[in-house]
Amino acid sequence: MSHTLKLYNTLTREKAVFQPLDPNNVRMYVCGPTVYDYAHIGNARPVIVFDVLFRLLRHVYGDAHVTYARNITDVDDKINARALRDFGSKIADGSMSLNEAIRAVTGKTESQFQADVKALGCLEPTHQPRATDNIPQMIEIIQRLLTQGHAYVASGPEGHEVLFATASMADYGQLSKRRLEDQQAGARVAVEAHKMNPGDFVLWKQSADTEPGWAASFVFEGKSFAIYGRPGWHIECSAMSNRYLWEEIKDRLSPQGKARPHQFDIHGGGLDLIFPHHENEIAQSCCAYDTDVMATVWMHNGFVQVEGRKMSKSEGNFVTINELLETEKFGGRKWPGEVLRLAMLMTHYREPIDFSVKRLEEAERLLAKWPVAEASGAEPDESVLEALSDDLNTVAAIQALHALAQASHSDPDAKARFAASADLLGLLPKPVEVDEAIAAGIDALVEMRLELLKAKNFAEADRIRNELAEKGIQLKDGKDPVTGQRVTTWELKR
RNA sequence: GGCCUCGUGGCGGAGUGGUGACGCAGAGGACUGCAAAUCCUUGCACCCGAGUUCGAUUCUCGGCGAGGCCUCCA
Repeated sequence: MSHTLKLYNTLTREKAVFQPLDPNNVRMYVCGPTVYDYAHIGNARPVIVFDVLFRLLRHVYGDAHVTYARNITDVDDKINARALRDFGSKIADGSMSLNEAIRAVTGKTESQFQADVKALGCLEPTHQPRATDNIPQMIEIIQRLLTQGHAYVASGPEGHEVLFATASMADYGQLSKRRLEDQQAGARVAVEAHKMNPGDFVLWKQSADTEPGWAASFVFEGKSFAIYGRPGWHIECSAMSNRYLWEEIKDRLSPQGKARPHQFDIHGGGLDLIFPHHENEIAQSCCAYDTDVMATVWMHNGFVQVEGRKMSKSEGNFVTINELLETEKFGGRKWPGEVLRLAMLMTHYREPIDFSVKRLEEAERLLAKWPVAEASGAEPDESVLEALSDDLNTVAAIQALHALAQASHSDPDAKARFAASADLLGLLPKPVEVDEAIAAGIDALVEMRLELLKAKNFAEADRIRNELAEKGIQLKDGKDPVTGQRVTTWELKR
């Protein structure tokens, strides 16, 4: 590989050279959506950012040597609430079971998510595991934690719970740099009597009849506990990252990779997940498997604001990906996926980003200046690779890309490198599909106009140009560099 | 209260201890019958104060401002 990839690591708060545990099996896990409602523009950021990283890793290490897992959280109390809200009457009259209602919510939301993300130009991760398909794996980790004295069974207000014992982990808080004592000083953690420590969190929780649940039995202090219940918020990521990035891949790993069991390279997500979500994942995984680290590098993207304010439902500025793509809610018009993607990458991933109409307009203007080209086997340009290799500096990469786009007006070689580079970023402008017959018709009109111009019949020539413009077809006159003849091309206005 | 970001020109936005990226928009020009596209040129900046330094936008401290986490949240 020609470039040294540097990544900022939240764990060390430093930028460092990325060294995969096994360069033939680079492994990345990113926290995906909870499928209870449309994904919003904030959800889109990590998806796009880590898609760029996925593409870069594939370029550097080879497509077959990168495994990317992004989970689908389909068990969550918000999902239950949504199922009851949308299908409560059907559940009440017996025409639908709770589980069916839940599946209706998660299935629909998940396919919407997949469609949205595809429109944003994101590749499919290698694995997109669902939490509900990994319940046995979660139960297994929880039992490990119980056996090793890192968890306990307690009786809470809603029945039995298995809780993680934060005090049992010497360096709990390493990612967020929080100390348990400080948390207690804040007194904002609800004191719950059944917890040994206020920071202890749920691994497994007993379910009522109106809640989804799975049969599980745990052994704690020599006694057996059968708890029909559901997993806590964090455990799925520990279970699924271990399954897809260690268990199912370990036989293929190099000796160096095998020497670091249960570990993987990169774990990503939004800034707000650092605490408690990622901190608790680390606690679960490291304690269950007796490792120092869960993932080598932890990466977190910054927040998205909308028109300068925090996005929230109460502010009324909550925008979903789908609304941007399909409705006129934001700025009075629809926005193509490429524009949203470029707008997102115009800011470095760790910086806060202010999503605004103005920003989208600028992204669209930029995109309109880029040539339509095929990625035809050329290598991405050094300037773009170099920028991305510096902690995913997409801003510099886009500017390098823009320079290539400008160079491509006169340099076919630059155009090929532009195409390969744009493809690497997932930003290759797609040729607009035009019906052949229509295209031939336009070509004929263009010819006719050129004849009229030769005859200096400008009024008639301009009439053709205006008519085409009204249909969204923009004519562009140029000069053949050799003959000096007028050459006219056309394109659909984007 | 604890922890953590950030503050650059009209806008977006990197970066750097020493004549001030870059893009968009603006202005001027070339080309054109006129436009568009393309090309060339160009103005405008580093929150405030103190300190370190020969020199700070860049380092340190303080202040002000914006935001995040600690509670479901990307």
